[in-house]
Amino acid sequence: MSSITVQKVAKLAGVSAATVSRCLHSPHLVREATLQKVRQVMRENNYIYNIMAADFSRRRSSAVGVIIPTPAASAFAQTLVGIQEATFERNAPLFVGSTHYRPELERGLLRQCLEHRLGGVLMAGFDPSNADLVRELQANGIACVILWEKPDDPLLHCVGIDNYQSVRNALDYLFSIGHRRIAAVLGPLETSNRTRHRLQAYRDALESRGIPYDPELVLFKGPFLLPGKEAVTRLLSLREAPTAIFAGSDLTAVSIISELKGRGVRVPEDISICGFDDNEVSAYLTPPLTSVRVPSAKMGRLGMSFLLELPADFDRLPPRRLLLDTEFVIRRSCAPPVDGTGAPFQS
Amino acid sequence: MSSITVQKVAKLAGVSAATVSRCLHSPHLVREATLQKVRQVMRENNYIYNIMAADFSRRRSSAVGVIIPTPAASAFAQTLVGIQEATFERNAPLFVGSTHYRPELERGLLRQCLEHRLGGVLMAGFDPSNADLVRELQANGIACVILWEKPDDPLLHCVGIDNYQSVRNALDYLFSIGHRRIAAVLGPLETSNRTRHRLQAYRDALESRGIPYDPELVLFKGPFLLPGKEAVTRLLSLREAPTAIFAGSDLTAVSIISELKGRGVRVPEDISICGFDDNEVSAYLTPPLTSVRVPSAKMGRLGMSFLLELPADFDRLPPRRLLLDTEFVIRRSCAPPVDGTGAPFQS
DNA sequence: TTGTAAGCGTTATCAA
DNA sequence: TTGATAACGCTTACAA
Repeated sequence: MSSITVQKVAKLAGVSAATVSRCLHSPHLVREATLQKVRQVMRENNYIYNIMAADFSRRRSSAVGVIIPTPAASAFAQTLVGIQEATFERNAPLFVGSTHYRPELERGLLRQCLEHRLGGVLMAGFDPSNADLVRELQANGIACVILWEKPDDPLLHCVGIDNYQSVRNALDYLFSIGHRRIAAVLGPLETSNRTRHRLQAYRDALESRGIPYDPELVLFKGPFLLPGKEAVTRLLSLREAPTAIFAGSDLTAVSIISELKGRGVRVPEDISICGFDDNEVSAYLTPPLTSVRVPSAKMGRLGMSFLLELPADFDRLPPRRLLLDTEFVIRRSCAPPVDGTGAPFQS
Repeated sequence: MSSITVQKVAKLAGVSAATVSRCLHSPHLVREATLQKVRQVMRENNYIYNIMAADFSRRRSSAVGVIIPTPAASAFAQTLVGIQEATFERNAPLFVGSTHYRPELERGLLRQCLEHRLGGVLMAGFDPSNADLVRELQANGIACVILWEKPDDPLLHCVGIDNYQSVRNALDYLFSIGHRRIAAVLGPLETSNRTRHRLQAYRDALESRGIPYDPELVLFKGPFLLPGKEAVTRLLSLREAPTAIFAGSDLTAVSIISELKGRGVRVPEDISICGFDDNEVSAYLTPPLTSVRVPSAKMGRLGMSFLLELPADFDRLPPRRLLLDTEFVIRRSCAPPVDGTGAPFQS
């Protein structure tokens, strides 16, 4: 299978390897006749460019890495779509890895990016315990752009959303229509800055209204299960059930609503639900879901643009840090509580 | 930034480069003391393995490629999850590209896989016009496994589903509860074998019942829009509206239902809807959606296993071709038509 | 506009 | 159990 190489093409075309390389990358530097000749030889011999060799020679991969929690969450899938859009013209190959919210997997992925000498890495969040590796990537000339949040480290590039403010907005709304006892079903706490910021927003929102924080009202789910059943069971068995539930994702909200309905609890008449992400089907649910719309694709698109525009000495420039707006979308899954005092019913 | 190489580690540890390489890949061939020494030097100097160089030297990339229409479709996202599961232990880096149902993009992606000398490629379907390139990949030692369908070419490996039979099942069900005038809203026809097979199933199902094929009842959508509005407009303006609609995906079904509801048409009382894919939220919709459950993740998992197990001379072996079962899931979006004769109402 | 030649950092073969 | 050495196929100064 000994494939045809630049050397062989050169020989067959009666030119040097350098010229063949130029035909590939800077054809304008080559005399037209030479160009034609070389291209013809390539065609006739079915020459296949060897990216591995080229990348190796340049000491830097032409590929870019993307690290997301999981493609199964449609919000991250959208980010992936945005990334692909940005990468479209100069179609850089894309390495995609998923952490499944496990810091050690994320670490392995980062390590791979390093060993591959990738052109850059996009991360939809990252575990603080891996900050050292991220720094090492940057130190080795591999730029990282953090998506979906604004990392504490001010030296990191990012295109994020304000998770804190987004949740404050949602809670302000729930407060404004009369709720006082609000539960939250959030993502994994330990491995996600996003969840930490969201939790803080929840606590501050309560505090700003003089409502004491009740840990029984806050549930953290693992990454993969639709936790409706368990969440609802726990929340309804409380001495005083919540009148509203803030869910960390629309999928979570859906499973909570389903479980609630199964128990004869009406949404939003008995309990209000608010989601997060604004999944594409959320407007079509019954009731249509009130949610926080996140510019998932846009984050990906902009993050990749950042990466592609970054100069070689990006390390010496101030990092680009962008925070995109979210939009609170009011639909019909939230309503005032039956009375101002608490649970509409006893379970 | 001149990084530390195997050569330098060798020098520092007082051994040869070959020995250092052995420490990396076959430590059992190295004397314990040597091993320790080398590892220590690596640690102390923060050695970073250079995958590019290694792959280049081996003349084959350690990475694997995945080509899907789009990660935005949750069914393909699930396939991606399955692939990552299979790839977990030997965590081969994953190149992910999306065709967005455009043959020329698919072609570009395939070309990239070739130029990268990837270890193998998984494709969630492929456009027949690119069959030549797929063959060229195989000829160059890059195995391809087709997912989501059984390609006509009997030499291609695959882990698919029987799109034809799946649709026959769905239509048989609709017939069995009394429908005779059934519309179909399918994916892009030209670029997808899947859609072709599904259309054939639709036509054969009608024919087997002696029902003439009415092209007005069959709509093909572009890849990206939720086509509910247009589809419903066209179907309801027919002289005789359908009593049931088969949708090529649950997302399509959702948008059709939404549009129908907006016009005061009840589902399933006035019109029945059947989806395809069994999206994770479909059971939670109102009404819960009857759909064809597809083993999306399993296809990915098995396909990747195939790829990883394939011997170097896979070309000389008979291809592995597997067809996975789909499951018809009956929920509540389909009901008998109001009468046996046709439209329940005039629009 | 073209050619020469020196890398790039690993792996693999063969011999010791 | 280890070492020498020759690839691997491209890019890139630099020179012509």
